[in-house]
Amino acid sequence: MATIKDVAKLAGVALSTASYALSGDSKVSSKTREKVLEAARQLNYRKNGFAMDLKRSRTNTIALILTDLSGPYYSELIRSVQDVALSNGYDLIACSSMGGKDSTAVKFLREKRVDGAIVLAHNITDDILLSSASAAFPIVVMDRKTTGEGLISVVVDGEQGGYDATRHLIELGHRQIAYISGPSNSFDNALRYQGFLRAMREAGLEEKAKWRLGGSFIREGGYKATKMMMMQGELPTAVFYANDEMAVGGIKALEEGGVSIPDEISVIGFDDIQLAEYVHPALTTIHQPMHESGSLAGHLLFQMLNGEEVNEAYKLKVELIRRNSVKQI
Amino acid sequence: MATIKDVAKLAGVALSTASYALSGDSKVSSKTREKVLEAARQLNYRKNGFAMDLKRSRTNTIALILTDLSGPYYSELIRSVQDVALSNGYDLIACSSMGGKDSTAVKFLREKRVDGAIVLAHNITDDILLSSASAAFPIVVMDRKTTGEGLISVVVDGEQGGYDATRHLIELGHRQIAYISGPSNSFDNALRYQGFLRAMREAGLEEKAKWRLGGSFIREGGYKATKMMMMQGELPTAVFYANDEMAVGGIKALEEGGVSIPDEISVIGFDDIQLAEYVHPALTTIHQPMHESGSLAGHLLFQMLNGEEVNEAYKLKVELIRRNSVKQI
DNA sequence: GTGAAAGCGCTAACAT
DNA sequence: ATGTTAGCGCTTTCAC
Repeated sequence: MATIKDVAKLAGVALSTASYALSGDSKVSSKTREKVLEAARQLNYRKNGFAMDLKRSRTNTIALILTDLSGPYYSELIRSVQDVALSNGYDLIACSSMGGKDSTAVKFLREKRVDGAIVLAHNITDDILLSSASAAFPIVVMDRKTTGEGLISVVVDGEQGGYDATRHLIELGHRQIAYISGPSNSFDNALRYQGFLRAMREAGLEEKAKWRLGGSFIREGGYKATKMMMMQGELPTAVFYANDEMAVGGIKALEEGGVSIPDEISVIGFDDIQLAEYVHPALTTIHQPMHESGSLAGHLLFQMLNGEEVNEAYKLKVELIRRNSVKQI
Repeated sequence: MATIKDVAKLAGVALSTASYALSGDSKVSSKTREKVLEAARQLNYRKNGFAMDLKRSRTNTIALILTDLSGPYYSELIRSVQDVALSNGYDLIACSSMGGKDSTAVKFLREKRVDGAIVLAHNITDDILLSSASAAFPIVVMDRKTTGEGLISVVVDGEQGGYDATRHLIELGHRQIAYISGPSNSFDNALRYQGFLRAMREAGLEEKAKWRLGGSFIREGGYKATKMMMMQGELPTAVFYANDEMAVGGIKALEEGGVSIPDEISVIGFDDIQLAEYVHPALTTIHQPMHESGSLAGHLLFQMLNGEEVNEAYKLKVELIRRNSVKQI
């Protein structure tokens, strides 16, 4: 691999001149520049990114950290983060936190391989976040409200969403409502569940233990939990899935069991993923403002990168989206 | 930010000793090691990743290059690449080729910020691929059959897929078949179209110009193309969407226009994305072996990274998936 | 077992 | 306008 040294030698100029020419500095004469560029071309010279980053001690890159690169993607969120990065002239890479402490994500965070990060990965501990973030290395976390030096949070009001979803069912006459839960260590799930409980309590309703089942936030989990619920004999009149992925799995289980939605049972989800609109029946759910939150997170990160002062926590509102999976009783 | 120098000083040892201790080299005495580790802890020392990469001149990271980080995701493919990377002890990052020559993807490729890459992005030119790849920097390209030094391809047999899809329609009695096309510069689209034409020709059928519309491989494009097709008055009995995303858009347009699928019109897609199973009616389509191709691409990349000899081009078979959007005429 | 020193490829301050 | 040079933070050879 040819280095800038080789280019300089071939062009017959000093190392620094070659560097200036290559980066388009105006103080180098156009004749010299041409010579250097030509030499670079001949040698198929490619600058070494690390050497530059090391010297500059910044990368011009931010990272988006996700639990799993293979989705389910909050594609709207990713898109808005991408747009913000692009418009700030920064590069964006995505990396996964699979593997926890040994994951790519943690490596990039700890070894400062980027200038800052947006984190949407519950398996990155607060500990790592707190010890990695600093004024010089800002982090925006989107799935919890942890804050600290260089660490701020942008979250969506999950408690209110859980409340709204449940309230919607109750207003339509439902009294027997199941809650299919996400992982017990999930902050998001906890909030949604709290909202669910608040609405239930307020309506003088009681949660039934047999109707609270775990689905781990994945489609297969929703499917299995629903199957299990159906095996128990008595069915609730409505079920609140703590996210849409599980609701999609649940719909499939219900369909297989010959339980018609929404005639025999109402189903509500949470997230408003793309698929929600396409399943049958179209899923009533709580919309998370993905675009807004991604965009906000991105902007905040750049403000921090620019040394501007920002608040330490932001909370965005959710919205009930009525489709066809919920019916008046 | 504390450097290894600071750690060494605080621990009262030489730079090199600190380095050895930190990387767990066995030749350093456990007493010294403890001293160094303790100093590192006190200073909240984090190694600088670039300095290490620069010195080592390898990153232990591979990149997956996608057109758009925000999907539509070939999530199965990503997952299998991720698995292979993980099992080889490598890190994986994803980056987007949006922005073409100025994209993050090109920067990572040219500046060798990773050890190798898997590319699934038609807007990365052959030129860039060829000039970036080398024995020391292997690339596997998955959306065309370009090959060269350090550059091999893993593709799916799109021509055969186009043929199979069309043949399926013809066998069920269809004679009037529309083709909703992807971007004209897409290699994938070209292959599928060739397969379509081969089946048509073989059956003595003629393609009608008015029934070949562009949809750019996106949902919205499929929707618009279908609307346009419907405005033309006469409808074909079947339509072949060059990918599932467009088919999903098309189904929506058809539904809105009150055209029933598959009774009045049959619809077939290509890709077998996750959504295909969930739209209504469930989409008959051509399955791409995402898992296999991702896994193969990953394994090949690591073989190249290990200096092993590999073939330069691999072609995988597709499979027709019959669901409910196609009907005998 | 530990330390001194070279150097990875680059940028930028400084000198000419 | 061009050249000289000092590092960026790390790994690793070589001497002790």
